[in-house]
Amino acid sequence: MKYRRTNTLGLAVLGLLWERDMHPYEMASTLRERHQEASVKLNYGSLYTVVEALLKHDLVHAVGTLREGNRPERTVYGLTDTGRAELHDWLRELIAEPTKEYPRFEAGVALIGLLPPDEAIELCERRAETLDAQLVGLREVMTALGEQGLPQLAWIELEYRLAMARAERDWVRWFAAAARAGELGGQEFWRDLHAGDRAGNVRTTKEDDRG
Amino acid sequence: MKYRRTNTLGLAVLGLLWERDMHPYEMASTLRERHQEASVKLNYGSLYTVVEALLKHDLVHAVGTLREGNRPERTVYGLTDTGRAELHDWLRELIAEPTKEYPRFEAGVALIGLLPPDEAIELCERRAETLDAQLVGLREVMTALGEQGLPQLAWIELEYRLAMARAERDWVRWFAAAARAGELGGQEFWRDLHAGDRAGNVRTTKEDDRG
DNA sequence: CTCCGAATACTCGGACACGAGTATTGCACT
DNA sequence: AGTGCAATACTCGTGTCCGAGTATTCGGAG
Repeated sequence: MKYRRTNTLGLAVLGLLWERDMHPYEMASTLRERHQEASVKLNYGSLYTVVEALLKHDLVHAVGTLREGNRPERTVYGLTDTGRAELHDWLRELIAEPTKEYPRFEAGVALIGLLPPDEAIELCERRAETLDAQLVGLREVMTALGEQGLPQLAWIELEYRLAMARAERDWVRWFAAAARAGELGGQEFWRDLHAGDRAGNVRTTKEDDRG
Repeated sequence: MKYRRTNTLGLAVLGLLWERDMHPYEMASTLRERHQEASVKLNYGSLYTVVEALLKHDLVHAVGTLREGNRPERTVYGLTDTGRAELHDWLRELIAEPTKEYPRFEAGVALIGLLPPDEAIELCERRAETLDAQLVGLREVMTALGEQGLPQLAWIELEYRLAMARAERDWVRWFAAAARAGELGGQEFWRDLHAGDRAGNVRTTKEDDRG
C-alpha cells in the first residue's frame, strides 16, 4: 500500500532525519527546541505510530540501538533513499498544491445564524480581541528570534501564521461591524428569527434560516 | 465521559436536527444540498460514528424507525434538550475562542528551506495561481447564490473562506517575490546550501539551515 | 547521603476517521 | 419485459490518533 501522507508529523520526522540519524524521543525534543511544535502537532503516541508507518514503507530504517547508562534501549532511525525522495516530493506537493481543509471556525461561521445576532456579534468581538493578543505575542516571538541571530528563513512559517491570523481578525471585525450596522444581507430575517429569544436560551421551534 | 467536540460534523448534525428530525442519510443529502460539505468534512463512515457518539452522550435520541417500500430500515433521530444546549454552547465556543490548528501548508513552509530556492519560488508561484483560480470560482458561486435569492447570511462562511484564501495567496506571492529579489533574511545561506544541487535531486549531505 | 522533582523514553488501550464495498430500489430507455 | 445506471442506505475492517500512565535516571537542595 502507498504511504498516505496524512499526518505532517511524518514530514517533520523525515526532515529531521535528513539532517542526522535520531531516536524518536530526540526527534520530539529537537522539534520542541526549534519551536516546530507550532506548525506540526506533536504528541508521543502519534510520534511512535508515525515512525512505525514510515518504517513499514521503507522510508526510514533502524540504524541501531543505543543504551546509555542504564536507560531503556533506544532505537535510532535513519533516512533511506526512498525516504529522501519522499521528503522532497511531499514537500513539493505541500507547497505547490493547496488542499481543502476544514478549520473549525469555518464550521462555526456556517451555523452562526443559529445564535441570536447580538450574541453572535459579541462573541466575534471577543474572538477579535483574543486574536489581537495572539498577534502581539507572535510579533514578540519573531523579533526575539531575530535578535537571537536566527535568519528570517528559520522562522518563515511564523510570518505566514501572522498573515493568516491578521486576515482572520480583520474578517471577524468586518463581520461584527457589518452585523452591528445591519448591512448584512438577510439581517432582518435573522433578527426576526430570534426576536423571541431571551439571553441564555435559544428558541426551540423549528424554522430555518436557509432556503 | 464528556463529549469531546472533535469532529465538527457532530455540530452540523446537531444543527440539522435543531430544524427537524432526520435519519443519517438524509442529513448527508441535506448537507450536500446546502453546500455545507464545503465547511464540514462529510463522509459516511464518520457520519454514522458521529451519530453513534451523540447518541451515547444523550445529545440525540432515536425518534423511531421508518420503512418505506422495501428499503432497509432507517432510524430517525431527534435532538434532546441536552443536545440543544450542547449545540448552543459548542457554537459559542467555536466562534469566541480561536483554537490552534495545523494547516498542512504551514508545515510545508516550515521546511521550505530544504528545497532549492529556485524550485521553492516556482512552486509558490504555482500555488498562487491555483489560489487565484479558486478565488474566481468562489466569487462565481457566491454571486450565483445571491442571484438565487439566498441571503448573504446563508453563505457567510464562503465570505470567510474567500478572505482567508485571498490572504494566503497574497502571502505566497509576497514570499515568492521577496525570495526572487533576495530580500529574505538568510537568503545567501539558503542559496549556498543548495549551490551543488542539480534539478530533480536534493543534496544528501548533512548540514542544517537552522541554528 | 538521601529525597524530590524534572527529564527521559516510551507503552497501551480505546476512541476516531475513513472510504471502499454491498445490497437494494426506482426509473429511464430500449 | 429486460437492462443499465443513479440513488438509497448503510457496514466493516483497517488505519490513525491520542494522551494518560509507567518506569527509570539524573542533578541539585538540604
